[in-house]
Amino acid sequence: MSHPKKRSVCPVACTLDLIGDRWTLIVIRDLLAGKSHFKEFADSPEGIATNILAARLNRLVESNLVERRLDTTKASHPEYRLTRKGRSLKPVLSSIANWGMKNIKGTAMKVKVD
Amino acid sequence: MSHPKKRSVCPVACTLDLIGDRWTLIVIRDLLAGKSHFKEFADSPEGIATNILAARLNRLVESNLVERRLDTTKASHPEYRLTRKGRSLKPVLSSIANWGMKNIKGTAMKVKVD
DNA sequence: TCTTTTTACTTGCATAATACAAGTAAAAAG
DNA sequence: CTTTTTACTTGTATTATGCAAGTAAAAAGA
Repeated sequence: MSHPKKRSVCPVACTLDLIGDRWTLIVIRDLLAGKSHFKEFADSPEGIATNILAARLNRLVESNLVERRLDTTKASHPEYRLTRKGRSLKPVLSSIANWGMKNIKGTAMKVKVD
Repeated sequence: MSHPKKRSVCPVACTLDLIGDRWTLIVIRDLLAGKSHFKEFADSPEGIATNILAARLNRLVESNLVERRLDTTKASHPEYRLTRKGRSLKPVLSSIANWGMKNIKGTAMKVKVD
């Protein structure tokens, strides 16, 4: 089963059960920005711990928002890519980024997500 | 200081430092839906624990997304209301709700937020 | 070929966040 | 008065996160 614990039938609550934590949307932001390897995510300025990163990537793959590709020319360097479902989170990321830029001083976007 | 720990200057990360957890956006959803009292939030189907709810409301007031009104006719029954800044999170909630309705089966919206 | 570096993790442990149950104080209702 | 309701707080168990270190395999360099 993909989503074992559902707090309610509310779409907000259900979505937060998937992405409502401190790190998942940071990883998705990086994926939208074109990053695809473990180290790239780990090197982001927020400094996610590697055990947390591994756990988040596994969860994202399990929930079908991300696919892990092992069939690269370089073996053992899996590539992580957003699925179509994962890419459809772009409006969520955009609205969050826009809110942050307007409401939190000192914020700046380094990469254009769109 | 209102926001002590900032992981980076990224607007996504900074916004998640404020609202990126399991419960904050659920409370904001309820506020957008017109709820204003502690018990109303506690009675939502997700079943937030009362200590967590109290902590979230305090944080939201501290970060100026919500105001606590004690000057009601009924004393000791504070009313919680979104500030203008808090209401400006509506597009974030909408995009999350829309994503959930399209991508998670079994979800349903009970109240129209708009 | 052998050694070093890089990548992608895992493991162990301390700390922080959350969940659950219960209790409390003040106001309102009966 | 007594009971109920509301808005919390407190204590403790469980879970999540953070931090440092270690590991295995591949790639790069001497």
